[in-house]
Amino acid sequence: MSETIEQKCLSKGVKLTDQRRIIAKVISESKKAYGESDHPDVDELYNRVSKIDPKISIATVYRTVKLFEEAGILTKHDFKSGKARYEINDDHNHLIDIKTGDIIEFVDEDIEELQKKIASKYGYKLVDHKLELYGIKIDKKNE
Amino acid sequence: MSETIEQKCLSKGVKLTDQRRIIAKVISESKKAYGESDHPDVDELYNRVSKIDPKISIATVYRTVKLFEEAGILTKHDFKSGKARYEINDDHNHLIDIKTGDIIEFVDEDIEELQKKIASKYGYKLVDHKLELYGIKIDKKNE
DNA sequence: TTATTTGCAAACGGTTTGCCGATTA
DNA sequence: TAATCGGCAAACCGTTTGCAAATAA
Repeated sequence: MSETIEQKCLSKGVKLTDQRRIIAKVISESKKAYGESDHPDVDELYNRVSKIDPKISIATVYRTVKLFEEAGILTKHDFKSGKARYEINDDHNHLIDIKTGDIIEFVDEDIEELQKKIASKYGYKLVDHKLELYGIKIDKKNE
Repeated sequence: MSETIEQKCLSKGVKLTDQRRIIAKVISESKKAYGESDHPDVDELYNRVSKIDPKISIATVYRTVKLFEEAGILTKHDFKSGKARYEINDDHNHLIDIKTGDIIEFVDEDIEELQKKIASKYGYKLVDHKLELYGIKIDKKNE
């Protein structure tokens, strides 16, 4: 994560406001502060933002994440929950524990390669992809 | 597609009604009648069902596809449209044309293998997976 | 100053549900 | 017959939007 969200906004011409800075900060810190697999949905984002500035409305949070997504700064995920989750644009995939909801991030070069190959086989240039694995923990002794 | 949806209902103890039979029929035929890449959303399903029996309500369509999904007969997809699509449970992936919305189905053994390997690498047994590729057609001469 | 953004509350759209009469096994 | 289902309309819930006041550049 070389560049902050704020820096990306500047370079992409996205105007910064106090609200947007706070939302950007919360998203950036959601990894460090809550661990690797923290994927807050919009509502949870709003809760965290509210603790910093309770006057920010949820409409602003929605507008901001959408804006950041359109600017290519964030990526939207849906998983199997009905609620949207946003995270910093970074090419990784997700392994989701169907029992606990835990989310593990992973990258795999071989899969990336295969995906490109498949797309081109059908005459397409790959521009985006989504890979979600759902699994249950293999128990070692107890669980 | 060896077994019909009706047969699957019987073997899974799902009670059959006229409405469910019609909905099952429409889903089964959505491939043959409309071509390989026909993935009707619930609303479109309802439209087609209505032509056979206009008295069937959309609530019944929703209840039925959900029931079939829970019985493991259908699989739900969301793609990037906000509307749910259901299709017969069959392990394939999707390549979506981001310009036209065309959907191409594909299966790839190598990818399946890799996915299992990755899951087990993290201590998980793979129980489900979702792979969506989004691409644009490579133009050959014109388009 | 001028365009853009925000907060509020109302609207939206896909999906679910409570009620009760109708239908299935 | 006993249990389940289906139709209707209202509720639900995540998300979007119109408006007027506030703010960024």
